[in-house]
Amino acid sequence: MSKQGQRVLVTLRHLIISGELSPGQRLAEIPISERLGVSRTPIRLAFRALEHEGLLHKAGARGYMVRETDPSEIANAIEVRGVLEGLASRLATENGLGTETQDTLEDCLTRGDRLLAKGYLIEDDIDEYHDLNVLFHSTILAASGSLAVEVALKRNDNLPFASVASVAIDKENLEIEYKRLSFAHMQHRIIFEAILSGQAARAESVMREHANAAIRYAEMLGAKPSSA
Amino acid sequence: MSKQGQRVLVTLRHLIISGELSPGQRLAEIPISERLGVSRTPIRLAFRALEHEGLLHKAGARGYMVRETDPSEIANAIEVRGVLEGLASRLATENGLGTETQDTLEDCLTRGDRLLAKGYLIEDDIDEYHDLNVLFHSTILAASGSLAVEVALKRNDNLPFASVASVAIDKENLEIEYKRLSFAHMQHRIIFEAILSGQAARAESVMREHANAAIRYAEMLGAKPSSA
DNA sequence: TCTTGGCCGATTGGATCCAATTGGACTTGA
DNA sequence: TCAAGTCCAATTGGATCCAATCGGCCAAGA
Repeated sequence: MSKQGQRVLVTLRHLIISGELSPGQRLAEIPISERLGVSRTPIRLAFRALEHEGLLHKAGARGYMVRETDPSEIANAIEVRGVLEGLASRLATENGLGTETQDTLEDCLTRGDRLLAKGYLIEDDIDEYHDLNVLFHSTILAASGSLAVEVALKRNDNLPFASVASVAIDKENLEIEYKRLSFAHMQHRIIFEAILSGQAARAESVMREHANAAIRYAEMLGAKPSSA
Repeated sequence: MSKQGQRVLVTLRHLIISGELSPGQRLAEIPISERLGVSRTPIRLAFRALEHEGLLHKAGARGYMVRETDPSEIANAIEVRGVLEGLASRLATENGLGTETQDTLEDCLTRGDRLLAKGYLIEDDIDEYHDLNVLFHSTILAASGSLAVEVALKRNDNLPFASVASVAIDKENLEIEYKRLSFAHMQHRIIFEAILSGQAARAESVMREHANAAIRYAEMLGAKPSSA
């Protein structure tokens, strides 16, 4: 895809996720194209793409609406992510890890150890953890070698709390975040060990539970979730 | 989406799945638009959509390629179906069934009983079973109340393998089909009973295993799989 | 003969134009 | 005053036009 088309897509995605385009709001092609200073063509393509991502849906016969995220649907999406990533972990276990994959995962674990070793978190640590978290999960997905899992998971990537990218739950309360990430990191360790030692069922079930790391654990630990 | 755009998308999907456009083949917009008798615009949209569905992927900087499908992806797609429908069964159990849903499922079971009671199958029975099978599964999916599961399953169905449609594997050998459908039907019974009596884990695991009914059981029973 | 550079054709992305469809508003009649 | 039918404006889908870019081919020089 071209640079401009990519820019339009990224911008719209941001406008939706940030809430600047409010849920339920109807989007017409012409106003948006004027707002972004392009013609209708890249907007039409972006709307279709965002529909596939689940951020927009058709508003009757004419136009698109920004998806309103029902909290119960977020819970469902988290369940879906759990079973799919669990399956990916099992498949990865059955396939075995290549040495490169293994190195990448070990590196993620080491970086996590370093972050948590000091006994507390600073704000930058959240971003660092976010990066290694995304890398850890995408590496396992790749190791599963399953296009089917990948395609099924892709739709969750932009949903608040249901995507791997939803790490930061409550940046205000770094103490709670420390507890939560420590636990999530321990799950990463277990998953890695299970995959390495061929314990497919264990890898699957821990990864499935791990999908709750983002929001439920935060609530259990007393954080007040804010979606950004 | 419009009628024509829809037609183009369906046609291309069919051309890819049927293998008429061979895996690895590069697709340019102009030849395809001429072949289907439309302009480039709907083709461009369809290419993007098919990329999201996993049927096409970008061929370098220019154009798209038909995805080449590893046979192991069929097994993966079945696994994905298993975990997703299993999840749907668990959610349905947790939500409980409405009386109407319960009636529909019972009706499916009764129809299946009738088909199998005579101890053998005739060719029309296959279609009848196919219909009730689709109804049974879609009813449970609806009862799960999870849009996320529904969307993920729909994507799985569009992959070039393993949709529910491939239930009828070997119409030639009705004896093997009788065994296969008898077993699958028994699984339906168990799933229904588990959901009714609130045994969520049981419903989930039996449904997950049941995903193998389409292909593996047929192979185990000695049918020769026909790829259609 | 092999490599490198430039040119030309092919193909895609973006803009604009045209047609078709829909939704709403206005009018008219009961 | 309300309902129904018709007409108009707005918006979307499809086609075509233009520009930018990529790749391949050919020639020239080392």
